[in-house]
Amino acid sequence: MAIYCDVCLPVPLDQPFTYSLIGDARHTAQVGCRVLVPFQQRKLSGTILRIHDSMPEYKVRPIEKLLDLEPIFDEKLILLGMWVARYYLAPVGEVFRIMAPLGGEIKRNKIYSLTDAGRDLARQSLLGIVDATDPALVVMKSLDERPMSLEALRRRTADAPKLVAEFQRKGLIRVEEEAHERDPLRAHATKLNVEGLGLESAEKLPKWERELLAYFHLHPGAHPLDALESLVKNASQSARSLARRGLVKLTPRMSAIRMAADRPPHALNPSQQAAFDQIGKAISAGSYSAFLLQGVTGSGKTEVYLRAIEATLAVGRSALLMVPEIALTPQVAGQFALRFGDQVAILHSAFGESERAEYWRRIRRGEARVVVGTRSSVFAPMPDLGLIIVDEEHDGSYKQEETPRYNGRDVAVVRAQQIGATVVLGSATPSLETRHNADREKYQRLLLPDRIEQRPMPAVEIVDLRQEFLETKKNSLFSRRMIQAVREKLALGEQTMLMMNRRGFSSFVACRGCGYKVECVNCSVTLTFHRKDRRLLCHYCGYAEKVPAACVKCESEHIQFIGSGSEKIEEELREAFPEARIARMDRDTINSKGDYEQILNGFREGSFDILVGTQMIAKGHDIPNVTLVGIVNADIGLGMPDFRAAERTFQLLTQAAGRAGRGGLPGTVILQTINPEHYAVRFSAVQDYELFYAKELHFRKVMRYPPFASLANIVFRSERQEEALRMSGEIGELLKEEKEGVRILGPAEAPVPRVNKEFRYQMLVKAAQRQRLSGILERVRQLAVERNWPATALVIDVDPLNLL
DNA sequence: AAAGATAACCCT
DNA sequence: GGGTTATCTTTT
Repeated sequence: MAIYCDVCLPVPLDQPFTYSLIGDARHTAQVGCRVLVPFQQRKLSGTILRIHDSMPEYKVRPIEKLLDLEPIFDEKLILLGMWVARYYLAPVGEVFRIMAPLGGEIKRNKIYSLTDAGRDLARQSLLGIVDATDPALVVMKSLDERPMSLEALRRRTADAPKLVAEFQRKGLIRVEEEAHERDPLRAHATKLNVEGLGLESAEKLPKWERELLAYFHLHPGAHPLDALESLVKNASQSARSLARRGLVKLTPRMSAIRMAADRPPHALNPSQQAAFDQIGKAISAGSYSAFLLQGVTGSGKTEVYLRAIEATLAVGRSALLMVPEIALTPQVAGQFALRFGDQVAILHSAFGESERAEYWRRIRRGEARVVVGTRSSVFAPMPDLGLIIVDEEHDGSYKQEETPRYNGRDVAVVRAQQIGATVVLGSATPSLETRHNADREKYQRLLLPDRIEQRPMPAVEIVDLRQEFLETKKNSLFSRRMIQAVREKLALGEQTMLMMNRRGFSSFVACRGCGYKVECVNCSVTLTFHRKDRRLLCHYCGYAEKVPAACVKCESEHIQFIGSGSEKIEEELREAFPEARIARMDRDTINSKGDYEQILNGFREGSFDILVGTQMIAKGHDIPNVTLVGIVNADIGLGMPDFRAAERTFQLLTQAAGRAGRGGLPGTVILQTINPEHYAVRFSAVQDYELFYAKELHFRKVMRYPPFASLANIVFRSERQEEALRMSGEIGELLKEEKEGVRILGPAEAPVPRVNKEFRYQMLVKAAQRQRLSGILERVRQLAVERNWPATALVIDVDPLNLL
């Protein structure tokens, strides 16, 4: 008889917890179901990993509730979750929480009640009523009637929060968390659809309910509940009442996917066809196979994806398309909706929690056979997944920068292997790791060497800013060539994109007198001047302060603004071209998800002549009338103390350049730099990935960086510097004896030694073999647990992209 | 991670 | 002494 279940919980303790099963759950609980369990005074939802009857030697508490009648994860997904937990050293419970975005289905609140001592006191003070309006008395009296939430108490007396905290300290009041499943059908009218079921009722119904039924009789199908309110009185109430009787159906509403402008399926050109033939063959074979689809910008990778998805559906399996965070706009989703209709589900973090949960459930039921999503969609519970596509596989947004620090692209490959699916990694500028895997024949490489419809690659001109300075004696942001090119395009009515990969107006503020730079109070970085709100802003923690009138060190009034960012580019551009219509796109002009699309759409429709922005404008979109791309400063990023600096710069420049000339008109790219001889700049200018790859690969080999080593970054954080230093020293000592096949760099100060008041030291572990690395990291983590270091003090980042 | 228990510190 | 605050401990 199964009486116990081992549950993993979303806490930073990497161990299962055992609970006893009670009631029906004894018979119905299955591995992969979620349960609501008491955990100290909290209620948490966790996933059952094992059901057994061996009594543990510690006390067990019973589960509170079984949340799923059917497992939400099948065995394969559970194994995948365990793999992620092991590989990335993340607690299993945290992994499973990320895997199922169902948090929105549980609502929790705290309920306050009197302890025995509190009850005595309440009764006593009630006898000698002094002042019935005394807040303390109101609180005690209310809780004596029944336990309630803080919010309910606040409504009775405004002082409740303070008093409750005090009484809690004194042991008069206790808290307990109460959690219950949110009934999705009790959602707000704006989030529900109603549908008449065409049934008659034997009972007599209230007038409004009869009217509503009559309405459905005339207008069958699903209707938005809030819209009905204006047509039939009390529609919302009646609909809910009718739903209880089973006469109508309430369903959660999902945001309609806007259909994109129709994009007729192009006939494939020979290289597209050749690529598709290979992928199609693998799909029919129905076993694991992996491809790198390496196609230059504008080579029509999307069309190949669409065909591959169709082929997958044709053999009766489902398909997953992963795209970078920023690329998943309604427009992109619309393209797929148009092709595959309502078989498509979108998984996006920008959706509300309950909506995400609803999509997830639809996928689980097998109703969505095509899923488009970002990083976490790699865990989409599709019943018979046959194809996973990772578009722009080199994109950094596939790496999660919090625990579990997984890389969606790599998990995609593991998942495909596990379930016997085809995986396609697509990019114009593949990551070194992926490209190298193709060399090692782990992936089959498919090439799209030309743009579609024989459109030419953009012509790239390099402007050497040092030469420009010698000739003009002026240190201006735009070279003469850049100004001239923009002017030409304006005259022709064609569009320009200008990229400046740094936010703000000036990059820092310094004193001329003593050289002091204004730094953030929480972080060891200089503050950036933002003209719009005339403030100095920290790009790490968000701290802001006014521009000082005089230097805080030497009181000199000669304050200087040094360096420039996208905001300044915009301003100088407006001065140079007062007649031009200019839009700017960076983190400061984009507050919501919609802003991004709105600016882009405005630009696409021709409302602006020039779009200025940070790297955000370089990613993936297709705007046909853009014939000039200007890169104001190609060098930002090259100076970063990061072995991937060159790779990132090459990718960014190549992708940015690729925005030019995507319509019928040929494109031009002007690339301003002070490093014209740097290989990342040179090879992106000639748009030659393979040259760059060969050179960079050599560097990685010599330096023993990925893909020639497995890498992990260990960060030690603490508000006290000695503490962070001590921990890093201790681990450094522990790993000292490692030599053969392992290299340890550091411990040393992190590139930004202080962020958010925390000091950071880090250590880079390079191992020739993956297994060695895992072993080492396992020992590090064990030591941290033994020493009782706080959960946040140690960050282990496996396969890091950013060495923060 | 989060909350309770305990130790340390500070005031009139 | 009463109170706050930092630190340690526990979690099934």
